[in-house]
Amino acid sequence: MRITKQQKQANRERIVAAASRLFRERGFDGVGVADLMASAGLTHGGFYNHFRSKDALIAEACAQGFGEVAARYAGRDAITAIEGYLSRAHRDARGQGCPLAALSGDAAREPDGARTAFASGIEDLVRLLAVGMPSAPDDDPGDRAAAFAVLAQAVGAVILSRACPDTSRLADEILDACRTGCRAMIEAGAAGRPAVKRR
Amino acid sequence: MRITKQQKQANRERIVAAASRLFRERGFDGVGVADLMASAGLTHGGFYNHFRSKDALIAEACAQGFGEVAARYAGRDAITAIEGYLSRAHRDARGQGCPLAALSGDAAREPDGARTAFASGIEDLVRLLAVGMPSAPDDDPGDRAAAFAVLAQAVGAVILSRACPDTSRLADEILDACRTGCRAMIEAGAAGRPAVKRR
DNA sequence: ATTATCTATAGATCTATAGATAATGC
DNA sequence: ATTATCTATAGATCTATAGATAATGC
Repeated sequence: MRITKQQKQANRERIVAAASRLFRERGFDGVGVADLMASAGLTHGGFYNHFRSKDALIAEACAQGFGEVAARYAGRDAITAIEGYLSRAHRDARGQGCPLAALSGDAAREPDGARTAFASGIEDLVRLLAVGMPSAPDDDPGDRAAAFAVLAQAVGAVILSRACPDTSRLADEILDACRTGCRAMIEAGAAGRPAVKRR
Repeated sequence: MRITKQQKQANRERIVAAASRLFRERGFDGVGVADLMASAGLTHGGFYNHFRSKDALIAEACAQGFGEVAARYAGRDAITAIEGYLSRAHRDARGQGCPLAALSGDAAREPDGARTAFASGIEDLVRLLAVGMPSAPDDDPGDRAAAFAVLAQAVGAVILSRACPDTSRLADEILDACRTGCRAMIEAGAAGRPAVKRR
């Protein structure tokens, strides 16, 4: 039952999309090749016509997840971006959320393919965040360092909030405290430089 | 080959100690019951004389890991604590390091036993950090919120740094930027309150 | 007699491959 | 003829349990 080249390409994309979501929801080890293929409407044997191995798909699914998230936050100023990132909605939608918050812990135990994708994702998001920072007129080079600090706090907050029991007060308290903390850092700059409005 | 009660207790402790280290190194799914028992010098069938299930051990091993780490940081002021937390040594010693950085991502997918242990661990560490903050003389209630912000940034920084390829420049850059960022937050307070020396 | 350990195994997974099938693309 | 899919399966896992063994604790 051979299909058209177009159909094959569409199948491949469905596999990556399913992987991107399921990995974020259940972790790399929590989803089998058979699960993925079933979720894409295929049987598991066909997987290896599209990918050399599960590891190869992992790298690709991560890259795609970072692309989605970068597109979502592109053009937002840092305050607005952080508002969304530290929302309960983001915390509770693992499958659509940032791969940094959903999979960084897993990625640390993966081979280099996935970790290279993560390094690119971190670079992309930190650049977006730095661009959205309220700099002094002559683009502050400290913005990149400040962006790392804000990104780490935001990622850490979502991860810690998700690690708490589902309805716990603590889970929300973490998000709220870090929303305030990130906002203060964005306004003041990580180095304690006084807040200056952009442009 | 029955053994003394003392010996049984010692065996149980060796299992928890092995689990606490191996889980942090490889994740909950990356270590089998047989691995754990072999690492404690026992055969895997004996496991169920000590624990009702692997999940029960997971909760106990996490609690023990948090105990270790809390003991390590107890009494340090916030700046010194963060200095150690964001060191390359901590990043590169997953098995002995903070469970929040090593296992929070995994914990989010575990049943409530593990997540309750994580909530307690977060509470303990945030309290330690708040006590170590340079408050105004009449203990600032904002310290708890600031401590969440600092903890989230520190945890996020170690997690992101570990997700990068092993020798990457980016991995070190994240630690360095967040060391500066955390220091600034500790000195200024998360709400932007001016720095005041303790006592 | 009780019980902590061991050996052995049941019953589910899991990744990856082999061979058959059938429609596209030459 | 090529190739994307399917079915089936090999070979490793994995958690948990059953039954045998042997030393403690009564």
